Amino acid sequence: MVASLKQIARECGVAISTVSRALNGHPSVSPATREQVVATAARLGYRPNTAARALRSRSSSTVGVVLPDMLNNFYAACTAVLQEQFEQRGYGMVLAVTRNDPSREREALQRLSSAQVEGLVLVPTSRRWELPGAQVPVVEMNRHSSRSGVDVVQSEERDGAREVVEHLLALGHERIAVIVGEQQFSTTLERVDGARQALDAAGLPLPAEYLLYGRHTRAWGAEAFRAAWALRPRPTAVFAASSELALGALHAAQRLGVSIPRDLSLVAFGDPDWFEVCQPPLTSFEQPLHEVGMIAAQLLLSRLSGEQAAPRASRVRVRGRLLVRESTAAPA
Amino acid sequence: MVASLKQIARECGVAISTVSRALNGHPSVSPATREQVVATAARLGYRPNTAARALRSRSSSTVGVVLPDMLNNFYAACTAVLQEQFEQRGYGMVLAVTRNDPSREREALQRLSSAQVEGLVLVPTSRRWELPGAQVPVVEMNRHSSRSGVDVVQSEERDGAREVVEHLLALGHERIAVIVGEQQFSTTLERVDGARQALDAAGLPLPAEYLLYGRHTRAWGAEAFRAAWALRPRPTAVFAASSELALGALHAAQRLGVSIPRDLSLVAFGDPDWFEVCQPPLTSFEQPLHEVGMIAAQLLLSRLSGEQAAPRASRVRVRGRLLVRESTAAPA
DNA sequence: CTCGTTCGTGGAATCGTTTGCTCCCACTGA
DNA sequence: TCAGTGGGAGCAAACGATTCCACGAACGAG
Repeated sequence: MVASLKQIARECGVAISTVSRALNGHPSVSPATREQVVATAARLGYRPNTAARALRSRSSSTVGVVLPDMLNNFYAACTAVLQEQFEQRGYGMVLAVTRNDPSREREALQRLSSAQVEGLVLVPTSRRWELPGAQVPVVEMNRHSSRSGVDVVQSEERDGAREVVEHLLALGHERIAVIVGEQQFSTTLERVDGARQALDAAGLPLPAEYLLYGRHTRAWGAEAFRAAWALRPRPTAVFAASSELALGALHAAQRLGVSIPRDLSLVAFGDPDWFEVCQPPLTSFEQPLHEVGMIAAQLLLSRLSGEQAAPRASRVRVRGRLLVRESTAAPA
Repeated sequence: MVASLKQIARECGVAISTVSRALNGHPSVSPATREQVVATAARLGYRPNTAARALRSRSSSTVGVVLPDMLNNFYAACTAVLQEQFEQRGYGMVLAVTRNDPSREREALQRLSSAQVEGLVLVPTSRRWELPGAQVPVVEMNRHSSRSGVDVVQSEERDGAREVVEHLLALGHERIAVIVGEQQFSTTLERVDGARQALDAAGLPLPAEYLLYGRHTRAWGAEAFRAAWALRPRPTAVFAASSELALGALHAAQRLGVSIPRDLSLVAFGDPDWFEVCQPPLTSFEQPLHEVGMIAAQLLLSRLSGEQAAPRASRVRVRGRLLVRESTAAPA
């Protein structure tokens, strides 16, 4: 049995309301009473019942985080930052996983709405999601939907992709295959767009068969790499638009006996720890995941505390940086 | 404003209790009333208030998961499995991160107790943790404490480590350095113990200077590798007791220009995706993380549903397997 | 001495749901 | 016609915490 205010009150011979005030540091409680109450609470191992508190005060001190996948390095890292920030400010965090499935996303949003979350960090899967129930602040992270009135934080996808392709162009590559995930995600769109901008500026085309849409998985990375390798004329470089895709591509390359960067250059978007130690160390575009998580948390927290006078939704883009390692070189 | 039972009741001209019963599928509601109530609820976008429900029914439908670190591959993977299993059975999951810090662990357990979790999956950091408040079932995952009466699920640490070292012995290694994390964790103990068993059986010693205790981080992996490399006589093989440690070790090896496995063999405990594509592909002991997560979830769920007639705590150990790749070879 | 103020405290309503109990009414069988 | 039965619905009491209001005592000022 977990202790309640009532039991402390009985034990101390005071009213429940007095106990509540004593424990919450309300000023109008005599020092003697407060001390006694606090001591008794400690002795009984009192822990406030969050359900009751949430019900009465109409505030759950909880925020929701909705993302596609916990295993993905990018999301795991962001989530860790979010968790820490929210905890520090006294908010609990409840997690929901969508697996990029709109119906799962809908269910998740309903669950969170039931849980009375006071705010939400969302990596949207549908372009038009709906949060049933009360209006709470939402921050879209990494991807954005067509929803208006929500804050958006993401890395500079377009510029990043452009920078990656410019790097390849500077090395002398002219036939560059691009492996990307789901076509409908804003990140995919923007990365492809950035790549195209760079190619356009160099007067080069991006033929449809060099643009390999699929899913954001290791398996697709491998399959697409094999497809790219089979293309004629063969591309001299491959741009894998996420670390998952790069992992698959690298694996396929090793299986096929493709020597990187001699036979073909490979560059990735995203930069998990292990890129530095793989074979060969991968040139990649490091996304500012720590910053993205941090800013998402700060944005949501400032909306929650109501400080944010700004009624306008903000859209923050954070720059990443290109890390040139050994998987890119001039074409043979 | 989010709709409540009261509003639906008003709208339909029935009592709150009737609405509640209609929506919960209670039999004694006429089909006509039920239909009307359900329709109104849908129209108003009704979502039950979980706080109120938890308060009244004294059951939160929530379980807690306490782990050291979300970024660690092993825990992330287990958590993903847990999340899926719990969600499937209608339980919410609240996450707490301890960073292997006992005081953080204490706070986390208090938070979860406040949140009225009905059960707990815990990767213990202290040998004697305490869950304040009500008695709820707890499953210890991966590590175990000295707590009695809790279920424990873990991989066969000892046998795994023994198998790893036996592999090295079979290749002809006699001087094997072991890089491990925090000395007080049961996993560390058991892995070291397994390694020692294998060495004992071969009549070989494990000198103290070959046993490098530290922390479970990439940084320590690197530092310990450098220390191992500097030992005289030099070890011919290094066993890194986690993937984090292996990452650091590998990185240090590459920096030092140590060629693996020519100059030295490296083998790791744990098997993240990328071990297969790194330089060189790492021989490792694959922990059954999927099974561990699954069994932890099942164990807790069966305790929660009360089916488990067994009052005795169970202790499940799951075997992993050695994956021989290219980072181990006979000593020069 | 009395009136107004302040301080500490208790009482009670409230949040949204669930659930035991009661009540009404229609229907059945004698 | 009437007692018995049972389905359908309402009333009200919880759950634990917060908070507004009121009340009594103490006290200083006029």
